[in-house]
Amino acid sequence: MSDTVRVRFAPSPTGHLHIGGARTAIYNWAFARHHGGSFILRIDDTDKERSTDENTQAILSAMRWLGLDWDEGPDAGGEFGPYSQALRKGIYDQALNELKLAGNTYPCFCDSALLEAKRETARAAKKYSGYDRTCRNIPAHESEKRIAAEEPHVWRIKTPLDRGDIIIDDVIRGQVTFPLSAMDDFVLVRTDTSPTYMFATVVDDWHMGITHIIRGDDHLSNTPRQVIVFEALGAKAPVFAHMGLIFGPDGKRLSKRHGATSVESYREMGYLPEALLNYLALLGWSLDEDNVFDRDTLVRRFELSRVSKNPAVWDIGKLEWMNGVYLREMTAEEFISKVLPLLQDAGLIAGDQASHSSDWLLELAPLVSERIKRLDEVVEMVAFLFTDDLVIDERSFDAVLAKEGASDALEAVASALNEVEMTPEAVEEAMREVHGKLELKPKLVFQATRVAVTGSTVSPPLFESIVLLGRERALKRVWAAVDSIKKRR
RNA sequence: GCCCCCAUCGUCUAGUGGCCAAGGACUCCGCCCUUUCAAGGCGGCAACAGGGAUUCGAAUUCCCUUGGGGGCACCA
Repeated sequence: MSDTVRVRFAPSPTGHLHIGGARTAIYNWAFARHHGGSFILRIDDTDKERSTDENTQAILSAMRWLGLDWDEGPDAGGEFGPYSQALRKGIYDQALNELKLAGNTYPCFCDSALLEAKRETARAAKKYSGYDRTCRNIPAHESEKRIAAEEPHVWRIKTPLDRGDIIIDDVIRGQVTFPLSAMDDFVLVRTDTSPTYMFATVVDDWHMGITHIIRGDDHLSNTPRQVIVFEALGAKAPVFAHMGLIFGPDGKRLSKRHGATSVESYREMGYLPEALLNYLALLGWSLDEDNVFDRDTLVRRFELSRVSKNPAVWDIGKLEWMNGVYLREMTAEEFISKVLPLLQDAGLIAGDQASHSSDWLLELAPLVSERIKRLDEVVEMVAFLFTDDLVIDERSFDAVLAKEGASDALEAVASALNEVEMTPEAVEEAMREVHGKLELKPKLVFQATRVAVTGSTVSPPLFESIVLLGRERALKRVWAAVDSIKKRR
């Protein structure tokens, strides 16, 4: 391979980073890293109305959060900058001039209303609705005069009429042929002298030396137009690779009405960047052996030839599972560092700081990390450890504490806890003795204690929870439960 | 309407003419483990859209149909 790989991701800052865009970015990034090439980030902000700097910043931070890095970009710089289309006007003007000199473009004076009317007529007649090339036949001296007279005009591509069909060798799709007859002389530069997307991206990809364009299927139909522009500029078109889009469960393009679509919202929901990256990578690409792989493996093994053509349906259930896998793999330290801010936000950890030493938190970590799918579930799961007035869940009360013998069991547990050493093993031993002595079912003893201490039949492991809670608070809760059982009677 | 793409379990996919009475993962359902919930282990349900053609042989090649998607702008 003579050329070094150069790929780009060109998001439009009209919103946050979309899940689909993120996947495109990941594939481009992985491809670049795999081949030791460059990954370029370019901001496609030609839509001045809807583009904002806040969005640009949000996209950059979402990408960083996912662990993607780029070699050239608006913040990183690079020799082919600027990396924001809004700042590249001069380059587009220059490119248009070159096209004029080469005779590959011509001014068109047709106004929008007229074009719209023509389109409708053509469609009604079931004919091709592209531009009919009226202005292509205006002699040069005449159009020069009209331009000099400041008559509004756009610049259109002069599609070579003798070119033959446009064949694209798509890495993912194979050979795709577009009949030249379906190509019209589309607009390159608008009346206000701004470039259209079709023109700006091609000029940029050309100037930036992009070697491979990896993007969504939705651009496949635009590709022949872009090839025409590359050729008109005298440039070699890059290699194209079009992957299937991401759909919602109803088979329609994934959008807001299917639920959260931005990377940011998944971060907020408690998904880990590694999990999201892994899951996204799997949506259209796969490894024979594994579903779970790290960043390095993705880079090492990524190949365009293994990217699938068909669209993929967004499956939040699988993402959840994957997130759980990564959650369980974390060390206690990592886990706590992710979870601490959440506990603080929920107001759980501010008050009683002293008893919540980092050792204490580290012991807590493995107990909960194994039981959750999303980080934000932590709060509910550990809340019982932080409150001073525990509320016992009604259904749990009815299911366990209302049973015959519950109160006796709790009293015996209380006296056992009074003496025992505060380690999970010792607590367990003491409690097993309780059910032996009282001839109660172990399940009743354990569950009654669980409900008394944690407020629910569902909780982290019992003995560890008691130890984390501390003797004093545990006892208080057991007695409180005994009281409330008596009150119910 | 015109042009283009896609089509294997509910979902993500493996499969590139015989190794496939189609493999893995998620989900779902059993069982085991077990003081709860998880996790884990074991097992199960479940697919080549339909029709032609090529071939000794087709999930794999070709054609048609059907279904889905995308594009056809002075949006990106």
